[in-house]
Amino acid sequence: MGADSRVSEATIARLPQYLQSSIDAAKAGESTISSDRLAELVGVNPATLRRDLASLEIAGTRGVGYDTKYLVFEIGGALGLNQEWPVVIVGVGNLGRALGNYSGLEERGFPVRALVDNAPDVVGTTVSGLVVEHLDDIAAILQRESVTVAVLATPPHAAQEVADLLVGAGITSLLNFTAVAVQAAETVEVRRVDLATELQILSFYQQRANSARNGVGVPIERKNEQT
Amino acid sequence: MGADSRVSEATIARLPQYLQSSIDAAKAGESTISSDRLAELVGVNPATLRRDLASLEIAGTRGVGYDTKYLVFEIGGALGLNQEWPVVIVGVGNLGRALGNYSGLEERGFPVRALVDNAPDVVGTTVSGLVVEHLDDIAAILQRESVTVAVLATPPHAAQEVADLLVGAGITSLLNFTAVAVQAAETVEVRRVDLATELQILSFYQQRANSARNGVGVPIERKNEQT
DNA sequence: TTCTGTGAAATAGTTCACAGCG
DNA sequence: CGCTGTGAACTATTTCACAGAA
Repeated sequence: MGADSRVSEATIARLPQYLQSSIDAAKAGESTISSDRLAELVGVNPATLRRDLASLEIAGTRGVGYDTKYLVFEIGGALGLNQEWPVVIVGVGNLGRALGNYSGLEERGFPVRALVDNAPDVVGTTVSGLVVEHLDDIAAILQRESVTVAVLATPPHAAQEVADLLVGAGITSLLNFTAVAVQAAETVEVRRVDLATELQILSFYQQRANSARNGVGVPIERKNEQT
Repeated sequence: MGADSRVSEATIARLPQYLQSSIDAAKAGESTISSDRLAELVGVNPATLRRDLASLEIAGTRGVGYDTKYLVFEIGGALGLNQEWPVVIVGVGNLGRALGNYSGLEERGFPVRALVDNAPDVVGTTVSGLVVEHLDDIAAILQRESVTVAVLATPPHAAQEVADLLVGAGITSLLNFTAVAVQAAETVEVRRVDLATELQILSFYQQRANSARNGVGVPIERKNEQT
């Protein structure tokens, strides 16, 4: 019953997009959607989509497609979205503050229940309705708020140390917003998201496109204006 | 000369991390670093790292390792970081505001040169030192500020429409922070980053780990307390 | 007849293991 | 002697193409 652990990582990474597009389709009144259509919305190959859904044991109807509400229910369930996942934001600098003020988290099932820092001039201040607490109290805070998910937004040099602390205090999922990778025990799930990383990747591609346009390292393409 | 286009996508996605750890090592005074050490810092297999660098034609010294400064120079160059990439933030809601206030962008070579929205009550206000301009003027703004990179932070329902507008106005790289995928011409590089997506993936893994702990769908593990 | 579900082929990416350079 | 660079084996993922269900 339910998703078995043969769901590939690549598949998992696509599920949130399938979910979002299924929600959109359901809201738009489409009761059913074909793999071709949904794949187009998400930007993947239809065969990939069908295989992904099959790996979650989500079945469609031949000749018809997938039931949108069923998709929302099943994908949401696979992602664990039938429960809330309260989070703590650790590091209330520029970035932590921005994340604390971002209402999108709460709206999508990840309410921010506490803000934590260790700088005396920050602890005790109020940010988006929450009083910033001290990192030293983290274990009690996690207990009190039933939080197992942390968003790490410290300065990079403190990231590993704070991550160790969080794991010791009972965090089992860590979303790392710092510029550096952090290590943690196998039992802790860690993902890293970094704005600058994404932009750097974009600039790589942009630069490559520019070189290609100038013909650097690319076979010269002859204009073939006759037939 | 320089990076040829045989650099794989997986490699490209790792470059920013190699860069960051190389910078850290160089700052820490290490003039040279082995693939084993650097790979450990980043959390990849050493062979993967060596292959990645080789694909960029970045050479190490046998018996010694890689020169850290050379790494920083070459990886930075491959990523196009010898130039600044000014960006425009489109959509000054909760998220756009947060991004505008986040100083990490400027620090890492992506200065925010303009904020753009189309809501009358937002246009004309000042956010982190910039006056929010109207989306209708986007083409002129891009020209004026030499911007080719846009950060898309609109409400999801407007994302595709605004993306089309941006591309029409000359944007060639698009970092999509909305919950939905957007389509664009092949000449435009698009990446999507979504906080909730990342958290949903974490909750998938967390849920899977919880089921495993309860023995659902997993072979029962006997405690073997004798030797 | 349309659209799913999936073998089988193709492609991409990772890792081992070791020759050989400095 | 240590560490890079890389063939070769392996694993993961995508995509084609089509049988067959509704």
